Amino acid sequence: MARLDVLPRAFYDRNPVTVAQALLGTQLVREHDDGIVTGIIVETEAYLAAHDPASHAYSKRRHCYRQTPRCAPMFGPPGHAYVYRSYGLHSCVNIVTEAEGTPSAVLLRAVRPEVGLDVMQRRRGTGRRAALATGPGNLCQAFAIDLTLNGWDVTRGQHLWVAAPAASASLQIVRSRRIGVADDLELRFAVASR
DNA sequence: CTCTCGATGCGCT
DNA sequence: GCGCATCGAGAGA
Repeated sequence: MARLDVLPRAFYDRNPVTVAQALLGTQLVREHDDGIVTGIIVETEAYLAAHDPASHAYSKRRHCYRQTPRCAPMFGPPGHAYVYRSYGLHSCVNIVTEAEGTPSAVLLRAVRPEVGLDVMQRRRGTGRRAALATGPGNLCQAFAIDLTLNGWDVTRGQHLWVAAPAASASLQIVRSRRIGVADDLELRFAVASR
């Protein structure tokens, strides 16, 4: 978790489909008052800036992209967090991709915990280790990610950031449809379970 | 294991 | 007022 390995802004200044795959195998790090936790990102989804009605930046009413207070971070520069509240209960975290003005992002859906399992377990209040940081809502709870981190610059190497993998082993990546999205695009990427 | 359903807040129009 | 980029409990197989 050396801060030297913090992924730079250029990493995110690419197509979200590319970034979603490149993020697999990298290390998510969260420093918070009650402890540091880290884990390997194992599942992501891309949300596109070009005709993606599932994107929060896309207005289904007007059939066009539109900046609103909620999705504003998506229109900002790459490498910032976009955190939103889902179903009134859970937080979900994205990392913004591509240039300012191009509203795309990658949703973090699952992390394989590495450091701070006990901290995560306390935050999650669950005994089930397998589900500690699986699912976007669970991930945010385990990593203490809430709306106060909305817009946070994850290239700063403080509070919340992403570090390059120690050794870039080639991963088997599974591509499939996004969860809870009613279209046929295969924009979900996951590390093959084995 | 699979499926169903309720909780719950707010963004958007 | 409607509809979620969700989760977990509970029922049934």
